[in-house]
Amino acid sequence: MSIKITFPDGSVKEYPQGTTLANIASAISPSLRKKSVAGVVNDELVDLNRPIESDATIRLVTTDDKEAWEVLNHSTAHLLAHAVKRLYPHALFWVGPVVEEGFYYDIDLGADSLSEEDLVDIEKMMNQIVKENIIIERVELTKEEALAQFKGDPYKVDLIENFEEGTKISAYRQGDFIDLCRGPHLESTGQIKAFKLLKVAGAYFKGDANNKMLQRVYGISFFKKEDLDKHLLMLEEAKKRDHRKLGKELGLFMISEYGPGFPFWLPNGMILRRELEQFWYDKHMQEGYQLIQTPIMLNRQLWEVSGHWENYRENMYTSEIDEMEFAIKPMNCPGGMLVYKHTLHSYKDFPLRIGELGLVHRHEASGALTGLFRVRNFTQDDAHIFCREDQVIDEVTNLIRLFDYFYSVFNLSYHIELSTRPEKYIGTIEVWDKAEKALAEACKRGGKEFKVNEGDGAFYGPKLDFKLRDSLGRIWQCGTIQLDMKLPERFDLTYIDADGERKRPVMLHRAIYGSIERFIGILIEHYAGAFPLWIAPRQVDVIPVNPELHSAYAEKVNEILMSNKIRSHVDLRDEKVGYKIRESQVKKVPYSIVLGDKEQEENLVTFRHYGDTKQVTVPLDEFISMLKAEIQNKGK
RNA sequence: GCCGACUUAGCUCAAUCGGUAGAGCAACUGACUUGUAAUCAGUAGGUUACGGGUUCAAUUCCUGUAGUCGGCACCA
Repeated sequence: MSIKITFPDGSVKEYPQGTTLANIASAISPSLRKKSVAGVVNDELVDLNRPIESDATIRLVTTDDKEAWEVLNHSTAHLLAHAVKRLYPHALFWVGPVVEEGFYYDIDLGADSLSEEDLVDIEKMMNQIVKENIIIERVELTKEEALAQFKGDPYKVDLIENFEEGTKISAYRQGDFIDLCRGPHLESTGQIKAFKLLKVAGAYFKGDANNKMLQRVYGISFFKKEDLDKHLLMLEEAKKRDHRKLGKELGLFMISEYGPGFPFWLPNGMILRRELEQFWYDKHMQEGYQLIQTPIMLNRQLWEVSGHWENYRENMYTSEIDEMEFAIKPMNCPGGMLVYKHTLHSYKDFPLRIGELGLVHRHEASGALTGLFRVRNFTQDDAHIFCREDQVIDEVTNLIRLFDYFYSVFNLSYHIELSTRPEKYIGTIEVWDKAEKALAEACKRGGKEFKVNEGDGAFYGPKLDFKLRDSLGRIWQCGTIQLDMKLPERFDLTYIDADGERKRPVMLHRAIYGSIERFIGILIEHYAGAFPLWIAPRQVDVIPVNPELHSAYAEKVNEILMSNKIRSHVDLRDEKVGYKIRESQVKKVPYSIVLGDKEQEENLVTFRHYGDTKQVTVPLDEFISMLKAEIQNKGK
């Protein structure tokens, strides 16, 4: 019997029934066979040695493919488990999936725990198993057989019990180690060549904090040693961009032991902040926003009305004033509600856009705090928009354009997630569906792709989240657009419609930077501390060649620059030019200018741009207009 | 909050087996008078995160607390 195999290019060839991808690859060429790791048979990713019993469309997966990398990492996860089992015979294993950054395995070691040092021994054992070049074979079991095979292992039994009766359960065996797995896998442990265990951490069983904590070992694997080295080097490079490191080196911010999670802004960081705020104010004025500032602290009763006292209490700081309980605001909206209610509103004023750079405080878990990314007080670039229901799509479309504008100024790439109705929600399903559709429609109109994040909406409404990455690849939410179906009701907000009736407005919460702190953290890493001119804390370093001869001219140039609102500093210290240039470069100042006899005589400056060794001499006036233009167009 | 690691001068890091802390940079002083990534010399700088314990002796071992880092959970 022969079967017809269709290849990706559409060609069809006959092979004996029961052939394997390995055979097919060999028949084409030995080098293809060597590069092949797995294959896709009728859209299913399978092992190379899985027999093909009937006509099929196939594609070979080679080491160049993303899927092959995943297979490799999956097999490396098994290798890790195998090694751990040898070193810790009592170890029990939960799951070991492939993730973006490699793989991990969750392990129960009973009373034992792993430290980074232990990873070295585990790696050694893994290399030993690689050397033994053990064949990896697929085993198919019925549910009963699987239960018998893994009897005594509560974790595997837990997994097996979740399979439907009658399904084929696969496991993979390498020597004396066997693990449940969908596969596919490499053909033998010897094919794993370049891997590294990266970190060990605790992780709750099934991701639930009420459960036992397992030990999670992270690692990554590549087909080539050089790819692994490249990856490790990249991780090292990424650490140099870490905003916590750069924040210290560049004098941007600090966090004291006396206030964990409460950042202090240092003079240089303050300049970043003020530039971002000014930019934000200017743009929002243009966009027809009105600005307010609401109090940091308000009476408990307000938080009861808003529902925060009930739903957000454990994250709120409280205090007492004149025997009354007050809470420090964790969000700006309730204050905004009071402002709305302060006057009567007409549909003619809609959409009513009210913005606030509001400082909020939240009691975040101690273990969650991370530099500027996760803090206990931060400034949200908040705005609340009140409108009629029929204005929502237009307004959200408008917001998406505005968000895109802000991010594009910084060349930041982002992705959007639409978070939909969670299990705990208020309102009716119809209204939710309508609201979710409105947000999706606005994305479509704005020409933006989005990912649906099922069930992750706030209890009061669905939202669009704008997510950015830090230098280590971690994803942080910055911008957000949230439809609120609760607060207008709780605060009994109304407006007078065209028919003279009082009606309930729809409210949107939105923040573009999200938190100024987090956004600056992202910017520091994005630019690796070398900020574009318009936000650079110091824009120009003025360096006289000989302090005795050129100080007067240097000071004059510095003053002229400063009077042109350019952040300039003159370095009159008794040091060589090279020393001062180095320092200027280390501090990532955009322009270093050197002034000597020639410049002094003809009113010139010789500048070099950060990261560039080229020297350019121009008249002072020209230099100033060049800088002003660069500041004006924000480096675009 | 949970698991693990870490905390030494302003910064980056040393200190053998438990024997009482050292370097570079920065700072300060002086000399040098400088043309594009570190001039030379000197001075000062420490309750080794904080508390308790073991010991003749603790940066080192044990322990409690705080903070930081990596994850998890949380958050968004």
